[in-house]
Amino acid sequence: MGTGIDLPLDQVMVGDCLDMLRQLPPASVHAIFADPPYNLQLKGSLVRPEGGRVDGVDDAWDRFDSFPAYDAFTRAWLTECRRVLRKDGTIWVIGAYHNVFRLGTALQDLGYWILNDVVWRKSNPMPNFRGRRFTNAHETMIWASRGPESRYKFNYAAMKSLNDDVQMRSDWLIPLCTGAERLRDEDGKKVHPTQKPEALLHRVILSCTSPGEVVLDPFMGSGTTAAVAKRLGRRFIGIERDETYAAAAQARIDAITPMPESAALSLPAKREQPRVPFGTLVERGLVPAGSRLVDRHRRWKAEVGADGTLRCGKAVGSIHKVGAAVQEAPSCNGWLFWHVEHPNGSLRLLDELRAEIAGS
Amino acid sequence: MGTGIDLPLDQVMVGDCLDMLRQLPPASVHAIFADPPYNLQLKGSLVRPEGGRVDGVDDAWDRFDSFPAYDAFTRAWLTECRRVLRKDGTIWVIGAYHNVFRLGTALQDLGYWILNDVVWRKSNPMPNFRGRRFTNAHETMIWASRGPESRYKFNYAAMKSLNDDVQMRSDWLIPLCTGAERLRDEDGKKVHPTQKPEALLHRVILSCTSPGEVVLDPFMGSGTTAAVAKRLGRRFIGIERDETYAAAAQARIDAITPMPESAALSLPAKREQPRVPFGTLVERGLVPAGSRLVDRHRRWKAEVGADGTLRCGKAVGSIHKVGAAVQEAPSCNGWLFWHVEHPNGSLRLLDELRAEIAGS
DNA sequence: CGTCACAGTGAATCTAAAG
DNA sequence: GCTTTAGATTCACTGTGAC
Repeated sequence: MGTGIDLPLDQVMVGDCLDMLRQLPPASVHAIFADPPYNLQLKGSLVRPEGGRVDGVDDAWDRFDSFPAYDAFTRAWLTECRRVLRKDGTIWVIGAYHNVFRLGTALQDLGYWILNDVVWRKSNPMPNFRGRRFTNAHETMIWASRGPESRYKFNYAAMKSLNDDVQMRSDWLIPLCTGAERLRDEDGKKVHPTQKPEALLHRVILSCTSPGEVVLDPFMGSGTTAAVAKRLGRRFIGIERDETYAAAAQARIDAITPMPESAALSLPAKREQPRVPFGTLVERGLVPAGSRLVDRHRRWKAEVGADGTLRCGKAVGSIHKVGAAVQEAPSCNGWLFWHVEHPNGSLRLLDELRAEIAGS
Repeated sequence: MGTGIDLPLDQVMVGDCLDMLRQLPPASVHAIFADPPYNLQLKGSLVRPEGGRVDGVDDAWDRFDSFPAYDAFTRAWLTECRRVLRKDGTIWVIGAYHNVFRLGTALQDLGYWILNDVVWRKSNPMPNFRGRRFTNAHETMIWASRGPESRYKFNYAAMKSLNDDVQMRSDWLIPLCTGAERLRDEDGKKVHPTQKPEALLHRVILSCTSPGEVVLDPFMGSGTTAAVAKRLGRRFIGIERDETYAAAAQARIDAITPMPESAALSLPAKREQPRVPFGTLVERGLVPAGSRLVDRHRRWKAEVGADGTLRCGKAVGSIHKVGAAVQEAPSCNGWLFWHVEHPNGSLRLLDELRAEIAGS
């Protein structure tokens, strides 16, 4: 990694988010997950139909006097995060309708480039007791790169695998953090009011980091980000102001055993696999020089040159160039266009032949 | 109603949104649905894997010079809308991640009170062709009252009955506007690039208005809001700058017959089939990454990857692919082949685990 | 008339490595 | 930095035409 010299890796920094962020070197973390205070502005307490009181979020850290005050706070920590984020890093920010629009606006104004907004659909949300609104059944995460030209990382194949081999969508159905996963104190009271489910962080961290990379959480709370990062073989930096939360998180993290690296590595995408030039197939006699390639419908035939070029009428060049030329298309992936014709008449795609010799 | 004296009811006002809004009397409409330009900021063109080109939104009306320019425009029309909205009225605003955070921030800054953000989940979105992001499968609507103390209308019972007698949630699954509903010209070209589905407006209008009340759409486009309002026995006011759009909308509206009020409450609720990808079991810790699966006879063991892939010797891939590979069979249903082994030695079929979490 | 194969399409901020 | 080239990449649904 090369930049990790001064990084307090795999630690919880106890202190103010801004103070701690300022101690980190620039361009040093691969990903950030931030679950900032929600600015909920609840008035009075909410009472359930049967009389019980709803244990809502009314902690002091969650109250701001005004939108400008909240915006100033938001811009301050997002500015520091952008400094700390590597050029190719990405940030995730989660919020609900009370604050997420301020977060998104601030991200854009500070130069971040939004890649997706991702909806966490809660399978078991709290109902709306008064029947005055729709059940508030989701929260929104914003995924952004450092800027519009960033070459950010996205583990497309891993996300596709997670979703039964179809593209992962921007709406994720995941249950709330309940049961054994929810941290509770001796009295059975929940340690943190907004503990996020590990399944959510599993998908987030898997989507945009590789094993060994560094994930920063500037509002660590109960430590879900750090716990999942450790389990997935990533490094983490957690920042938490509240000492009770920090201690609970530390104990939780200590109990985690990382999974074997073979499990943490996701299936490499095709574009990350070693390349086999077409000329190699010619050299090895799989596609002999002088033989002919055809497209799927046998509309075009092309002759293979000893140097790995194709010829089809006037078109001469790589399998891609000639494929594009005969179709009069702007571009073409020759591997998926040209076929070898067997004497028995069956066709084999070049891409299949390539797969056979990859790794040999 | 009492305020309708000067209202141009059930008409399309052709002209600039701000000019037309200023002609309307204050506190005169019960609900507003606004689908403003998204400021998509598309650069070059996008080519599909098979070679086709995406017909993107490149209309002049969607181009703004900067975020401040877009914000100024947004604040101007939202200010006029607030003046025109009755005290007990509500507004819906729809957008995507490009603009919706600006919209929400402006709403809050102008004194509106957000009641819900509602996610329109598209059942058939366009995929992400380059595999560089999550499929952009939703848009966001913000529902807000005129201010924090508003006595707004919410037809809770109607929403509940629309949803099989459980509270309507904040995430709605509705298909894109395609097929016969999509307005097309003589050449078969779509009349408007972003026509909204009637099912979406059906739910919106039904949720917050009564028959006879007035719905305003300041960016009417192809007229979906007006068409649904008329069908549901509501009055409408449409504003549209583009004469072609306005004419198409007028023709569409003229062809509508209002439905009897009793019928307004029946909407085929699309049941969701609970499809659970194997990766979900991994994320949720039911089948931990790094653990092993075995077949019924314990002849093969496979390691579970964090991305939901299996590894068994050289075979890597989905539970189905690896199941087929080890058996040297053409195909295999991994759900019925692989088992989790308990510490006590008993086996549980994956399909049983899946059944447990289906729908949660 | 049914079935199947194939083409078309939808608010899209859509590449990465080598030279 | 730049330009050039290789080559990776799609889901759900609708409509049409062949058989």
